Amino acid sequence: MQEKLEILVREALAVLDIQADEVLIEYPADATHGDYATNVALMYAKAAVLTPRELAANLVNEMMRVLPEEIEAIEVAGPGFINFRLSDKYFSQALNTAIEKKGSWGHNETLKGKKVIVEYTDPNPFKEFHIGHLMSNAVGESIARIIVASGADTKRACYQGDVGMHVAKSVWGLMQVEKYRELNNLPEEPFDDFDTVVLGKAYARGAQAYEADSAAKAEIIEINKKIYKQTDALVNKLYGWGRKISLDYFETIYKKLGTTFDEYFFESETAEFGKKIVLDNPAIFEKGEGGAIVYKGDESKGLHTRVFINSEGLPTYEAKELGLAKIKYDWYQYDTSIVITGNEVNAYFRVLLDAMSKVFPDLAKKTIHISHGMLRLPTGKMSSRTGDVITAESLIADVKEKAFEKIDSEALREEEKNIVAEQVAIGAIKYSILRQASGKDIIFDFEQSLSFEGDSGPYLQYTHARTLSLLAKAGGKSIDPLTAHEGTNALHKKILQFPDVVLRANKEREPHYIATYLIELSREFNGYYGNTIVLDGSSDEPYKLALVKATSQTLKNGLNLLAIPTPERM
RNA sequence: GCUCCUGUAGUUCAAUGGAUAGAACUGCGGACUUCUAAGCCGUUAAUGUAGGUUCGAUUCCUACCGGGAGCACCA
Repeated sequence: MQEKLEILVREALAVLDIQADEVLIEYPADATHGDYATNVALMYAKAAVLTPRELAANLVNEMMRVLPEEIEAIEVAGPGFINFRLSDKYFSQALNTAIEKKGSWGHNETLKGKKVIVEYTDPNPFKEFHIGHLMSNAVGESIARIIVASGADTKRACYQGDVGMHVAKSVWGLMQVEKYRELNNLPEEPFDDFDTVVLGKAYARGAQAYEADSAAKAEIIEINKKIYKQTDALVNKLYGWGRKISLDYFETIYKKLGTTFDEYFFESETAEFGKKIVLDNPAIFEKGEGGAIVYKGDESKGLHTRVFINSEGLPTYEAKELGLAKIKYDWYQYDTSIVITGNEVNAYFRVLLDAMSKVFPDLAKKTIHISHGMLRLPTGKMSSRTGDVITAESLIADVKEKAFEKIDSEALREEEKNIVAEQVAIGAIKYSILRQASGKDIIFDFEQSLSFEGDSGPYLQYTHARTLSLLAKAGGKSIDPLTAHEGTNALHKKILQFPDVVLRANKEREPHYIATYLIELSREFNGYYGNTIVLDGSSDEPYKLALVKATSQTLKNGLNLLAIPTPERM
């Protein structure tokens, strides 16, 4: 509807011979100001040499000539806003459409025919999957789903650092662990909990030794080279074991989070290739101190100099990332490549994109970097089995336990409870991440951020479950938005805003618009629910059920876009 | 020191340059013994400071103050 109104307004402006680049159609904050409003008369009054109200009146006159039947009234208000009021008939039919579209309600085709690759999560094998990765995953998965809902062919990618100093530290650590002997006779089993703990400890041990013990440091540097060259049998064996344990473990987390990657990229593949790209472009990359090869960023543009190949001759993350861009493109000829990372890497990514614009100008243009904020912990007492890092797994487990206690023991069977508790936990965690604009840090307070009430994921899940319960109770009763009813209420109108919200979330690549909208919708629904008896056998019962049905579908589709599970009962 | 991000109720977050800055948590006060109380209704409370641009600024610009991140071989 927004688009249709925009066209109408643009045509009226054109008739009056007014140049207008931007035409904004918005929802007025106040319902008495109509269903849609535009401020064009205020924006272009000066150009038209009229007062805003005069211009608005002229525009209204123009639009009245060609008024679509959905629009019931147009009026000039306040300083010169033009308010549109839509007919009840339009609202009824739109609600009907919403229900008919089912799972595709709210989707659009703005990216139809486009190929988009989204890279996110990016945990490092041999290290913890911590809450930072959880954040990247939540944001990335939601953005990917919004892009899919906008019609693009989408690939999900995960890029993992399976080589580098952190890996060398882990391998060194493994050599010290008692497990070492058994590793000469490695089991075929993928992994068990014990193995992941061993791996976590190995890294911590290696990292500490690297700082404190110069002999160990030298050994670790040697191991790092051996990992790249794959020349040492023991290193290869420990490396292979640890890598597999990690990757299998990550899969169990992706499953909980609702992510299925289409492809995995590894630093072990991008390293040599990236290095070659740098060496092949001596005009772009120059020699720096100590034999390193660097890219000199233009400081007047706020860019700094970064090392691409270090003095040991090994490629750094920057060079690898350059290789990755090309490898990704060879795998999937994308129109857009989105990379999601934490915001601490923003400055470096700007330099990287600048370098890429010289090496692969076409790829650089297609690459978009989106950063999310950091998850900050209050000096809290969250349980973590592994030390000061909070793992995703332990956080989910803690929240799940809390959710478990809230479940009504009689409503669900035992095995169902376990599933629902986990869904609620995932919902609470994801919502706390997606409710705010990405890029900003989140103060992660276990008690407050992970509330199950009010502005929370479980509130949305609860409302959805409630609609299903009501619909189940209605049995086979008629559901019909076109049944005669009194006016068009706020809930009805709120439901119909959903497609516009998805459009905006896609345009700005901001899932939080959807989160905010779903809360508004739920509040509207729960308010309605509190004041209305739906199943009263009255003549407008089919209409009321249609409102419930449409709310239910909108919540489900919206939660899907956030990758938050929708339990049927809770 | 330089660069970037950021500052909104007591707290955690919203708000496309627009009309009366919106929620939630907390506090206080209610309703309901009919569809899920993780719910509903009411109530107190906010744009860091000083300028500027604009018909109009939480939003854009400048300065200052506070918070965070980054600044050569980690990612």
